[in-house]
Amino acid sequence: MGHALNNTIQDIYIRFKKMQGFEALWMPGTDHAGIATQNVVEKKLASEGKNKESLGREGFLKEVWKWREEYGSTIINQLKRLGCSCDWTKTRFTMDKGLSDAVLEVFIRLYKKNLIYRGHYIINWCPRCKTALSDEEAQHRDVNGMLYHIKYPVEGGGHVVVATTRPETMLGDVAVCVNPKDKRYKHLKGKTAVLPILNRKLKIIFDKKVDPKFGTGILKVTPAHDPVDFELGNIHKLEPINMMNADGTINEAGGDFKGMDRLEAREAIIEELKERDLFVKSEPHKHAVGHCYRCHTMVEPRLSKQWFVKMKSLAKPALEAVKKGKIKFYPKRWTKVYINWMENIRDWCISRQIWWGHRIPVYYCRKCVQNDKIQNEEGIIVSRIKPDRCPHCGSTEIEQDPDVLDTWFSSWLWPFSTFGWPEKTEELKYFYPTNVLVTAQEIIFFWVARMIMAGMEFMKDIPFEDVYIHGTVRDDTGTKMSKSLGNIIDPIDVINQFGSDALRFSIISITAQGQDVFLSPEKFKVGRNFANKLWNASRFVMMNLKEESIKKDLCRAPDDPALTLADKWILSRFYEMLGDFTKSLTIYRINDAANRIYEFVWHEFCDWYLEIAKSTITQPHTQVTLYRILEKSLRVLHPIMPFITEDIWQRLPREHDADSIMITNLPRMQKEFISKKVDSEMKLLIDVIQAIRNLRATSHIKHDKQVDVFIKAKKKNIPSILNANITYINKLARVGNLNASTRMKKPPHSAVSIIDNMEIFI
RNA sequence: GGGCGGGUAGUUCAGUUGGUUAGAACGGUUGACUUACAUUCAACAGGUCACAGGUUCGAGUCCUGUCCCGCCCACCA
Repeated sequence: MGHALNNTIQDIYIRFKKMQGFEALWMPGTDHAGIATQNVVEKKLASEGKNKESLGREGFLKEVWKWREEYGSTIINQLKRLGCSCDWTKTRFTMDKGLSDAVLEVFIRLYKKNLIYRGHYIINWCPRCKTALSDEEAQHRDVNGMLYHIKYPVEGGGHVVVATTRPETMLGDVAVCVNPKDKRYKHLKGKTAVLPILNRKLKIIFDKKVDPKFGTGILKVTPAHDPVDFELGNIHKLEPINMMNADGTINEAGGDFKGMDRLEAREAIIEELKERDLFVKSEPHKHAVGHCYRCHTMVEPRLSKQWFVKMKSLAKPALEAVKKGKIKFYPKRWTKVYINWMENIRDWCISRQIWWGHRIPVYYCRKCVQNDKIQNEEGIIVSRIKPDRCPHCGSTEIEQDPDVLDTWFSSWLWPFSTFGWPEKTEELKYFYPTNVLVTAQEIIFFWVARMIMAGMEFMKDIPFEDVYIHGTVRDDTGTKMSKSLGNIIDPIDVINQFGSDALRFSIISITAQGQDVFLSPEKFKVGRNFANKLWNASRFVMMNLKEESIKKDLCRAPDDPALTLADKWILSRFYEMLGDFTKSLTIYRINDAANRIYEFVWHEFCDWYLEIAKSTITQPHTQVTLYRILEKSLRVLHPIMPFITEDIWQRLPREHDADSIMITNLPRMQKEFISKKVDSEMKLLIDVIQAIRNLRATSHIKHDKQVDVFIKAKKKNIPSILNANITYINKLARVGNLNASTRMKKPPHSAVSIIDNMEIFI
């Protein structure tokens, strides 16, 4: 449903801009969603009793492509069902040849600029997906964990107590650390602690990174499984010990715990510590733990050799572009979020240990790479194609890096790679930079920020001017909709039940700018009922329309003596609405635009004008006005409800050359129709009619009984306005005789209602 | 720890730069098959705008503080 909201917004703008005469291009496309897709295909294989290892890399990729052909069109089909007016001939996919070439080009350029490097660092590791993740892909959630206090014996007698949330990582401990200023532990200087169970000797080191106030003030140091510990390890020259396999099980470093899952090992270790009387206590401790954004498994910080992009220099121009206002966020508040992130940006881990994606264009010479330790870049060959020989030693034993790139490493090039970059194509010249990016807040870091960086780096220009951030779609309890939680509302189901237009209108009308959307199936009735109303109103107009009587030109209409007050009023209201509608869309207040035309069509056109029109339906002025207002309203509404407006429009008498409402223009603004005087006179009538209806209802007068009404007005012009339009009052309020004047006594046995400037008696 | 969003009718929310009587939808009550529409029409009831101060002729709106709810970011193990 998030996609439905997103795509509806995009389609509204594309249609709106097209109808304003612009050449608006909506290029549809999809990314290859590396980890997610690989997971799905692996699951599918598992259900067939196969696995990717037995198929081999090539065989597996064949399966993924097959899957993609079968199911990959789902998103595109949804777009079509929604009515999205994309240019389908330009559909792109991140694994297309052209886009893949762009990825290679970018990798090589950044590598040559020293902005891509390979390094041994603590990264976020998903034990289920068995791959590294970027910082953004590890989503932190508060977890009610435990802080465990454990005794570590000290050689020569005594012990220290360390505090940890992940006791299982003790299997990788290489030291114990205290703050040098902590007086409690001065005596530990020069001593050695002993790791329980494994009996590994642990150096006791001193570093001010340790907060004496936290826990016991003693930190166990696990350089291979914690970022701070890793730094400590570097500073104090400690050799890290990796105690975990790729799947999160304990490896041979863990002695008897080998083979256990990390969480299983945690329990087992605590048990063992208890038996040895080394367990002090555990206390509840709330802390944020990273979770894989694809499978929600708890990620493990893990020392690993990965490829990174240096971000600082890329971020600089991208930051400037936003600070200088070249790119604007709507709502504005996201600007700060963006700036804050960009100013604190960290290097981007781009290698993934999966098979589905763009394979890293790096080759290693086996001879130069000894013992898996690469010295001084020798043995690393970055190349578009596999080189025959190593340029250093001439060896032919060359193999490609097995990893693929982060999916976002292709997505961030989208605004220009889709137009054929690095070729200087006509399309690229014509359409870049683009105007607007519509997306959700969770995508700002993943995609928006990176697209801006890539645009500035490779195109030397912004990729888009406006970034519209819409809210998150939640269910009616406020929980984010997601497949894994099973609380999604499938847009296709809604379309089948209520129709595309109903879906589009409903979701737009309840989405205030940038606010989250709380959805329940009930809410789609708004749009359905509106479509129904519009349909019936149109049916009524068409039933009564005589084609020859609508040919009249309305251009000189503001002064046309044939037009009645009601005619002038609905025209005035229409153009006022048109102005508001256009303005709201321009400033990305889409729900205002939707609700404005809803209000106009339902409560002004249908409730009042149509009712009034019934009594003069055959007269030319009514015929023309009915037709014009309906036809123009359809065009205004078309960007939001393309299907029903097209259908009705096709049935109406034609006055345009266009074969479809899609290629007509929005009604031209004609301010001369907007009249305060007309509006206020009509409002007077409406107020009177409502007051009379109110009196009738509260006096329990049968609805079909005619009543006589007396009105005492405080202003001289009121009686004449009322008398001039007495037929409206007679019909809409079921009034027999109406007597209005500035002087009047309260008639006997009457009920009274007092409104602005008059008293009404019946 | 830092930041952001929100607290307005029974419910879900609008309320743009301060300006008459704070709006809508849904729900509720009452009445109506009024010749486009019961997926409808008419009418009614419902609010100390979280709380406390302040600025102002005037505050739902601006300022300060407090209390709740939600979200994001962050290497206190």
